[in-house]
Amino acid sequence: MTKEISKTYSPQSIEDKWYSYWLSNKYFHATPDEREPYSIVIPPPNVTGVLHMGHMLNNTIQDVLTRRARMQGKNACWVPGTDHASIATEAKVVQMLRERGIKKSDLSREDFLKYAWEWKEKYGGIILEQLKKLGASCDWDRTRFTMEPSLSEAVIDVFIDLYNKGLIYRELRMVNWDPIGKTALSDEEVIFKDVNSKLYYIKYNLTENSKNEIRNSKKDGNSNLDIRISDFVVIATTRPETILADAAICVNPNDDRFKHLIGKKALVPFINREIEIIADEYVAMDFGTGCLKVTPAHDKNDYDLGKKHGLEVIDILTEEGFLNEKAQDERYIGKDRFAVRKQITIDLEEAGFIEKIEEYKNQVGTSERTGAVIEPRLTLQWWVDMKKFLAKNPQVLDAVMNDEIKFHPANMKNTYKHWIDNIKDWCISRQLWWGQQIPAWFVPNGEFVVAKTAEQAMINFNAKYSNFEFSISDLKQDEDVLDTWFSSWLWPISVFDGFKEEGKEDIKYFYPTNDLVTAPEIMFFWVARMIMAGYEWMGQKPFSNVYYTGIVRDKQRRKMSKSLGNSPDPLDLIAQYGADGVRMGMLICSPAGNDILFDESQVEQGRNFANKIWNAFRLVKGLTIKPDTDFAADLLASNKISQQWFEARFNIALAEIEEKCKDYKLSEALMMIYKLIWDDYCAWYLEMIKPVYGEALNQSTYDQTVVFFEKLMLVLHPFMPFITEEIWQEITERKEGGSICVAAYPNVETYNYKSLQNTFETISKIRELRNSKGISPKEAFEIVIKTNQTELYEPYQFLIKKLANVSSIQFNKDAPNYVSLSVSTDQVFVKLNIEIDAVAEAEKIYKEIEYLIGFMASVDVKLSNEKFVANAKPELVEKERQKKEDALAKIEVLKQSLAGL
RNA sequence: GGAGGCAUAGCUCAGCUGGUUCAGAGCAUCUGCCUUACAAGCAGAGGGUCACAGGUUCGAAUCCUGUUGCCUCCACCA
Repeated sequence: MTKEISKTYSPQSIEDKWYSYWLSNKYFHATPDEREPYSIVIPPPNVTGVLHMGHMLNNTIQDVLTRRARMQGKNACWVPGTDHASIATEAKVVQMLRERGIKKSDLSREDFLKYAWEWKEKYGGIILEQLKKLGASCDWDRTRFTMEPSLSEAVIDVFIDLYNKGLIYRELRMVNWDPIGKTALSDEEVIFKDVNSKLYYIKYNLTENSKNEIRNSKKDGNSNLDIRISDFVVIATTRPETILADAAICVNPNDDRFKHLIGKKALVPFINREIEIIADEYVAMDFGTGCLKVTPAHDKNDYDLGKKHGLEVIDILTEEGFLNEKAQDERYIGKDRFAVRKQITIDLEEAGFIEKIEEYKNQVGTSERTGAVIEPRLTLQWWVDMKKFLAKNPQVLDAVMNDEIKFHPANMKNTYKHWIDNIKDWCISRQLWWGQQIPAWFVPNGEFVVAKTAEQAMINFNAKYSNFEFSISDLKQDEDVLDTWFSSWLWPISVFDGFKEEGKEDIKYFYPTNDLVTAPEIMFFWVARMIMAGYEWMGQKPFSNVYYTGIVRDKQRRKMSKSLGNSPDPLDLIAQYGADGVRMGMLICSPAGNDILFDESQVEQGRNFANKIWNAFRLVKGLTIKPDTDFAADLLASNKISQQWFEARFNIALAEIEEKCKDYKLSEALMMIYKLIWDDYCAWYLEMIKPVYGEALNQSTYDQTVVFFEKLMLVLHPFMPFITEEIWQEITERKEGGSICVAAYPNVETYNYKSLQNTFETISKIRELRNSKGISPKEAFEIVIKTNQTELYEPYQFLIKKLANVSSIQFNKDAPNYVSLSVSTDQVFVKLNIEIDAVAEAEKIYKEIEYLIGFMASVDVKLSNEKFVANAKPELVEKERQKKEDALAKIEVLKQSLAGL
């Protein structure tokens, strides 16, 4: 009867088999029906991306949630897909072309896009294929792509809609410019990094006129302070190359040191442009020299200052961050800004313009995607008016604050609120080609309309201008594309075709989705904006729960990244430990919102767990079964007791597991399942019912054991889908097909719990004794139990005998020369065949009595404290009294055994 | 500069509205075992002034205040 089953679990052979089985049976495919819907939309990974550990964590969590919902009878739908990731993908395509010797600038838009699509077709599916390896139960028939025609159409429609509602405008403003990507970025796409830089103190000579004026006023006694007359002013800057774009110098009007300079003129070094010294309270008197150089073209604050004071904007940089001819100085024109910074420093120093250079720590904005240092740049861009948008949709904030949309962990609400309260307009245009082209149409005189097609644009133009003179061939569509997030924010709607006129069944049924699992760093990019889009176009929230995962870090708390080389390849891990092992390794220590410190030993633990389950399966499968009628009544009764115990344990644990899952505490739930299977089922239950070697097990116990096993597999399945499917199929001997992934999840049932606490403790204590005395497990003991609660032991004697190798148990008898063990409030005496040291035994008992006396004293302190008795809950006081009684009883038993020695 | 969070065993974390399921779990460590399911295992053991200092209370890991250290987000004075 014993089947040949491999001694260790080998996931490799099993995982592919079951995954294709699931797919071919369409278990993950969902269409609307009468069941309660459950839906998740995947945070679409970049189309050219490769699976990393962050994805693993994220998608494992989504899969657990989805599989649980599916088993709980809901119509579960997890929609997968990818994001066109305009800047990231375009950068990769440009890079690929460069390697092939092709420059983007040599290509037409059409040709470039052809290459980009080719690239997408080639690499676009990789990450989704990798997710399958992980076991992700996505509805692959619903796979979407943010740039597929229908989703792009939705994006364009939404743009037009917003424009018509007056929520989108076009304006010349200072934006974050990425000189590598050669595009504008939104504020969210800029990452500030600490850098060690330098603060350069540069002298600007005053003009001769100004010098004279100052001298004269000094002579006339008009100067109100005794200041040294200098022929120059000193400014402090971290960017000396931008002096060539200076439009003014600014001081604080309250700064007595510089009052005499206001209105005077200084000369920009080298190019000798005359700039005025102006006054504004914006300037901090205690920073640098108190004199600020104003460069409106290359600094946001300077731009605002320049606007206020009517200063000229002198843009000396190209879109790639090179100096242009406006820089005037031949030495620097055509060179990179950083190269110029170095060179001009040397030149200034040589020419005597540098007063000093200090080490300085500051933060520099970089592009999230290309890593380029951001350049503030004045350009014409498209914007979404966020203040107006939010005024129209107050639920965007309210729904989160009143938990209609629940954040896990909840403290993320604060961050969300702060961002919403301080929201700035969203720059949505990008100077890229890969993406949805902005549906604005221009005519040669610069006028434009927003329209879906050129034909529609003509109609709009004619409506707008009575004497519109251009023809359709004169129209030129805006060159720019939209920010990727301008399509992602529609994701929960667009994947269900919510913007289409036809086919509303899906969106009606699956929207709003239930859970969103994502990283906290894209709360603003994505989560917040999806909420906005949800209310604007669906009039409803997009999801009910947002689970923020942590960042996956290594043991040294460093973020896992390719560049650091500290991130294992997820697929290698899966190949080595199995997908189930990796999933467990990821989840076992990843509380919501906290970073997870990933270590391969956790994956090893996962693999070991799978192996443990596998071997429990081998045991159960290998049992010889005989009908109940072949067994003695007392053995059947004993097995019944074991079953009852486990049944109770299972239901208690299941209730707790469900509690944890409800709170999204998945790692805690998994830990409970782990202990339930390993400790309760394997270490205790299976040992309890396991027949002695060579004997058979009775049928009814076997059946129940299989039922338990099946239930355990059901509960574990969302976490470890592959091994549970394999075992479920085998153990339940399913011949007709079916799958655990659509099997019904167990409910908590009523149970009859009888505590085996004392029995288990007795067993452990005897084992410990054996261990400490170095006695073989094969040597059986005779024991005597002294207790006034024999009912706690008597029915379970068979367990003590079996699991602690005890040959006989007697109650409340004299036990001379036995070793005494303390079990709860009772004493267990064990007869050893070796000489026992009576003195040492007595000492042990003395110590125990001593401890109990001390313990009682502490209880007495409480009980004699009037305030305690008066204020504490009555049951608590009762508990304390009970403690005292127990201790007293125990002391009595100990005294007796002392006398017996 | 603003906001939030964290500090409990060697490591990672549980400990809800203050009171024996209050000092816990898993891993790691140590000891003894290849005991016919499993050495990817079995049976045990050790290990913590609950960051520090005050306060509230009959009673504090838990509540309050302060200190120190760390993390995250936001803002960005050149």
